[in-house]
Amino acid sequence: MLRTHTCGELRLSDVNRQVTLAGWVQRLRDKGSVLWIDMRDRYGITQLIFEEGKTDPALLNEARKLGREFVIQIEGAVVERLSKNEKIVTGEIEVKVVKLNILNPSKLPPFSIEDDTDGGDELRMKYRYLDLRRNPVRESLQLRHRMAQQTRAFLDGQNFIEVETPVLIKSTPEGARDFVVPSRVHHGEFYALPQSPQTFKQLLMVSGFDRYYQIVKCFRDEDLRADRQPEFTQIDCEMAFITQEDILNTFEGLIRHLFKNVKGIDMPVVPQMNYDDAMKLYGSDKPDTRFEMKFVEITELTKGKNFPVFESAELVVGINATGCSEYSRKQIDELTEFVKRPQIGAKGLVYVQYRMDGTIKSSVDKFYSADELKVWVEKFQAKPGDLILLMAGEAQATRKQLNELRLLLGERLGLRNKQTFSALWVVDFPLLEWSEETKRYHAMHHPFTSPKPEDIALLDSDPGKVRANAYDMVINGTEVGGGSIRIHDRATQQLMFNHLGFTEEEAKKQFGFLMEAFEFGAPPHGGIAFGFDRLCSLFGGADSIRDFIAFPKNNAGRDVMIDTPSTIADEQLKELGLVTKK
RNA sequence: GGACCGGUAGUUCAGCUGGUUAGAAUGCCUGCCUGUCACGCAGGAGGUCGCGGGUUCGAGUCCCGUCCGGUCCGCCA
Repeated sequence: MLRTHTCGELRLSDVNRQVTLAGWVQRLRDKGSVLWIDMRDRYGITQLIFEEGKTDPALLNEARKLGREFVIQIEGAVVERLSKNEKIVTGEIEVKVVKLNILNPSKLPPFSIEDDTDGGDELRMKYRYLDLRRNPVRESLQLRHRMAQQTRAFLDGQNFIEVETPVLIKSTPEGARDFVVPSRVHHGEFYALPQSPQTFKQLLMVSGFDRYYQIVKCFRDEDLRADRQPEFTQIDCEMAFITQEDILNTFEGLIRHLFKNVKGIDMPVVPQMNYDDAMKLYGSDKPDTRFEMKFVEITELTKGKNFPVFESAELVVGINATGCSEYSRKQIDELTEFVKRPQIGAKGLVYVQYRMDGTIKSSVDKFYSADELKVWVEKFQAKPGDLILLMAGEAQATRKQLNELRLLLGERLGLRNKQTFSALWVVDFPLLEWSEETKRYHAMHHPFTSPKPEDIALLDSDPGKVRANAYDMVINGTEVGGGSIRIHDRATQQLMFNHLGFTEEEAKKQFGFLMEAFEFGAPPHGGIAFGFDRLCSLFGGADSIRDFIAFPKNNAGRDVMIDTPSTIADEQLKELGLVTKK
């Protein structure tokens, strides 16, 4: 071993001990007669001391030549410090060095390796191996490690078995775009990387594995976001012989276990809300329930008063920004600008100020009397000091827009604390979703999701109204997991494919193996998958998942460190049959 | 596919309505300093203002294009 102790280990009780340490030079403080060096490793920082008159002059001279991030090994004695540093755990001692060995010198790093680095994102990503030396990033990965360990401990305790499923699989047309891998042996044929192990875990249920999980990489060739990477990790789970309530209970258990054992938080029982209510009350299928500010609809109250915007609106809906009645004209204009941005696309914003003195002022005073406005305000259960913000238009779009405003106000009012956690099950999702682009229904979750039996009759008459046995877990407005009770019989699965516009032949070609498996005694089953990166970033209180991934891609799907994607040699292209000529 | 923001010293940034020699902080180098710990003090080096074109007497600054980075919309069963 190149060391007897780590840099985070030595205490006052170790004084007089002869030690050998190894690590990186964090910083030199040369006081002339005394030279201190902070030596760092993953476990902490230990201060080294070299003194004029006490340290061998040649050694002192050598120590003075060290630079930041040099890798060194030292031998010396642990001594008590004359002036102690309470800020670090090793702050009561230092090591009086008698031998210094430079294991490897270092170029000057392009940014400072400190908690609060001066490096920008691009530079940090290019030199990610240096970035990972920094405490915050290292701690994020350590958090991820604990999350994975606790997940395995919990699921193992519940009799789940971790099974690996293949990474080279078959491309399918539904859903996200696949990453595709050309076959060298079979020119013109391709593997696809899995968007999820969905069909494999269902087949494992047919095999009788009963309770499966896997912490697994998934791949989607879609555009990225701060919380979306082309390769990401899921906690993928499936159970047989269960009801939806069993699944919700089991995985609520997992989430509560993680909060308890990773964060020390006792998470209360997770409430359930159906999709329709979530949309009506929050305008979102992933509401942030850390704060109220629920939607109130006042469409009927606004009719017949010749205010054209409300008169023509399918829905007039608003929120009560409590305590905001004294917002200035400028502040309200700013909110209006926010909802009018092209990304949100609202036409405007109506405000009703219920002032501290009990008077009511609004942007629609011309159309509605004080008494009428009073009725609105009461419907919102507003008190003097509150501000009602109203939006109007086509129902679905308006709810979506108001959701954005609600989240912004929640942020502004400090109601979205990152260390507060509020979880919610959203249940009873629609089975199908109409796509204007393709002019057909698509599976909202995926085509293996079972419809609610009582809604199957609607499949022909009103497909959009069919509810699915599908559920999402939402924490603080982030969808952290989702799943469903699956179809487990061939006839229903075929029916689904029919409704999704597959011909019988196509369905057989794409998913024939699954439908055939359903004919060999497939048990009723269902499951869920959690976005592991998101869950980690949520636990870590970060907006981006990138620091919870050791080597992430940038927002264009590029790894700027290894510089990929990149071209490959003509020779390789030829071998893969990707060059038709030349 | 689209919208917005950014690219100036090793790094993070400032640089107004175009106008002499492009600044600050930090890092780096040199010297000084007997208890530092974001040590301190003095001095010094360090720039093709992303790239290409245009407007102008004159462009870091204005215009067009392009590349790179970031955020979002679409997309993400």
